[in-house]
Amino acid sequence: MLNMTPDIDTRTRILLTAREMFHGRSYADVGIQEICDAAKVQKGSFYHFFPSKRELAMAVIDNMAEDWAYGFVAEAFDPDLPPVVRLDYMIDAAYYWQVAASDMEGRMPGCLFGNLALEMSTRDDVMRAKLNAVFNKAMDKFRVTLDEAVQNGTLAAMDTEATATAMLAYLEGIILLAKTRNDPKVILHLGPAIKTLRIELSH
Amino acid sequence: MLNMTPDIDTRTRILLTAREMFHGRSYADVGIQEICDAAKVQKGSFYHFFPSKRELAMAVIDNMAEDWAYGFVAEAFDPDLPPVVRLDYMIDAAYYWQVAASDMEGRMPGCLFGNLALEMSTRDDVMRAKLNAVFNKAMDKFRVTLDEAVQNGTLAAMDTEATATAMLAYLEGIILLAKTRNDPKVILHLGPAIKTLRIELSH
DNA sequence: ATAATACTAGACCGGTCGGTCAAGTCAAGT
DNA sequence: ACTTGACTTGACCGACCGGTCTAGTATTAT
Repeated sequence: MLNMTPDIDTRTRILLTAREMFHGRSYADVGIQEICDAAKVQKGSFYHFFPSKRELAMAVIDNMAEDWAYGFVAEAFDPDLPPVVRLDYMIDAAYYWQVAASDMEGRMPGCLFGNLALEMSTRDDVMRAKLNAVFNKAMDKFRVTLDEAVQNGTLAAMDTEATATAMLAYLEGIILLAKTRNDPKVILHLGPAIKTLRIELSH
Repeated sequence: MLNMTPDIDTRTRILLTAREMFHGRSYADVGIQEICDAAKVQKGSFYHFFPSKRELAMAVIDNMAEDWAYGFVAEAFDPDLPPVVRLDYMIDAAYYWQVAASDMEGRMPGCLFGNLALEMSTRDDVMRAKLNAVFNKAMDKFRVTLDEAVQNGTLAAMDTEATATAMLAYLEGIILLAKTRNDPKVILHLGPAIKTLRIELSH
């Protein structure tokens, strides 16, 4: 469906094609030739825009992180929504995203960041740090939400930073398990329990 | 340290070497030649014992699952311990395991099953199912523990199966995040919150 | 002693990997 | 008209991939 719109510029076409393929498979499993074929681009053009496969992956992470932050994450964490409702929205968004991706590829791709984090963390420290930064930004969305909930009395005081991190870990864990079962419904089933997570303030 | 003990039989040496390398890096990133070199074994010997790299990975999963079930998982889920204490033991065990592995390799390897699940699930359905079975066994340890805690009144009635699955997902999520931060302490920091997870019985 | 079997040795295979490069095409700037 | 520089083309590179194969060496059974 990407090569159906050849009017978008070459660099973007490479980027989005690679993103889709890295997401659906893995970094190591997808070759540059394969990306070029799918994006209807020649090898030389590829290396005109990206110095290496690694740099392409970095760009893919940035690109996806942006789409993520301004896409469904921004919607789920809508400041106009009551804080705890945002958590439910986040779970729902994750679910529908995976369902959509499953319908296209036939298999659950999981979370691109989680996938890459596990694949690359022990091999590339810079990429690991980059993925960690993405996670930290996501964690912050949770933290702000929790802070608000504590402020307005919906939730009792707690260590919001730690709890936010725990919630992110739980979300990633759910997606990991759902991918292993190849069943997005796991997200719907386990997701709501994210609200039960709590880490008290240490003193 | 494996090639220091060349008296163990060749097959086992290949298996354990591969396990260590798959765990510390990834399936795709580790080549057979590399495994043979590390295990001080020739290619021909390798293919005498294992028909393919894929079958080796399958054997590695079985081997690790066994060590896991009869190793620290069995200790953590000691039936003589009070149910909720077992959860704390499990977190501790995961932490110390990762610390030990980090000290050896310099980087957190994470959970072999989680790593492989994310890397292989979209590529090999049989391996995915195998990893899923390992997760299901682990989940069952949690479930039994929760059932006991409910039975003796320590915990209020709940959907123990769903909650057990949620706990496993949380554990995997924590390890994923810790690996991304390359900091095992994340496990200690977030781990105890596993006890706050709850999924009510639906009716 | 001999035959059969289990295992080891390592050269070799086609294919693919990430990456390079020389030779272009083409549109804009002067 | 001509130059410049962005972009494209596709052949090509050495390295390495998983896997095969033949020749050999131990070990064991007879």
